[in-house]
Amino acid sequence: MPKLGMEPIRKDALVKATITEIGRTGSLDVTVSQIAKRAGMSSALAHHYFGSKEDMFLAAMRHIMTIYGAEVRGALGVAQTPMARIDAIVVASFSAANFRREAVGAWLNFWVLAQTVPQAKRLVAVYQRRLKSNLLVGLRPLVGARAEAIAEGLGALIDGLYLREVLRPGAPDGAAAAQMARDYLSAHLATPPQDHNL
Amino acid sequence: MPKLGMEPIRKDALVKATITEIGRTGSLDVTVSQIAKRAGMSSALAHHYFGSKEDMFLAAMRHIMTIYGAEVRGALGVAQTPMARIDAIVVASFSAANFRREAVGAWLNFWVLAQTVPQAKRLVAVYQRRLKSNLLVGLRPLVGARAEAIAEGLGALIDGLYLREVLRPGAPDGAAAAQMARDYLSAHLATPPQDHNL
DNA sequence: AAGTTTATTGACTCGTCAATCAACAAAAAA
DNA sequence: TTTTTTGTTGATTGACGAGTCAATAAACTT
Repeated sequence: MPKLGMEPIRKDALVKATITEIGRTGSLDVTVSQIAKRAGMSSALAHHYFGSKEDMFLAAMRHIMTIYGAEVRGALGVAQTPMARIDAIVVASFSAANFRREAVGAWLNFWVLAQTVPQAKRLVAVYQRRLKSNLLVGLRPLVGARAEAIAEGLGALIDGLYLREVLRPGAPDGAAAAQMARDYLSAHLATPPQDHNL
Repeated sequence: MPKLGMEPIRKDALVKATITEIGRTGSLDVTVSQIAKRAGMSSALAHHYFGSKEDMFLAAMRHIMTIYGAEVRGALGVAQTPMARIDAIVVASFSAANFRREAVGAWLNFWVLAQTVPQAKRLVAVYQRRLKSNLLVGLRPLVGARAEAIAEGLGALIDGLYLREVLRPGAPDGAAAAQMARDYLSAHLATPPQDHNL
């Protein structure tokens, strides 16, 4: 039965199965056997292709971020104006895909993982930098030097809104979250630079 | 040795030990034995006072939120103006206490727990409602009807900023986060109500 | 004093799980 | 065709862990 060139196929299946299982259980408390079974192979084979469970988690994390990155890139591709670019990122961040059980489980659990696994923390940092950099491209033509601070804030707001929607009882409302992010932006666009006073 | 009236003392010790251990490991992957040992008793006694590990987690969650609530209440107590009230909440949210390993571990992991344990989700909802309601008291005198939306946004921003600081490589900067939240507010205060357009 | 409630633990049950290994099969290289 | 590389799994190891239970002891009740 051994067809050659199985490695990428098996790894891919394992990554997807890992994400599915994390979404199913809502935690990192998934066994290699569960993952392997869902991916249609023995747990021994999973260990053969990935050295350890942690490696599987990291690969899954990379995969989730790749998906998200692709979604953003796709949306940016059709955006013509700076404003449209920003909106594209916002909309992509609150797409239905990101509210699927698996995606939610992945993000929340990867944040937890980042606390203790340096590699995971680095991946989170990559995501944050990329988000900020994407926002900056759209913001700089609009607000110049203030872009830096606004990108930082908007990035945080996007994460915060995502978290709220995810934890809110009932179904998440991506559109409402997106609108909230837009409001943040318009408020900052309408405001001239000012001193910080209470 | 059995002195009576041990229950509250033991429970308290267990709750604190639970939080400590979650902070230490950065995950909910802590054993009852670890917790019990840190609290200075046998694991059997821990099971005696709390029915299960999940009960310990929920009690720990309540405790964390109680602490945070007290901190906010304390800060609100000395605030005289609406603006000061909002600022008090912001400052309290980014206090050094909230960036301690244990607090960070607690919050992140409780978000994960909320995905699967309804009781945990309810506790998170309580926190979100209370934060919003506290913000509303300060916001209404300032912006009237717009208070609702701004409170929602500011609440999300606070969570998002917290998350960013926590996941950022290097030490978190609570002051910077607080300033970012203030900027959000001043932008909204300076902006008149407007239509939603891109 | 006898009985009850509260405190406490060591030992145990029953289960799980990550990781390893020996062994087998098929394709490719020599 | 022998050898090596790649794919694959069942069985096993070695360890750990949640929750139960019986037993012991001090305090409080009647």
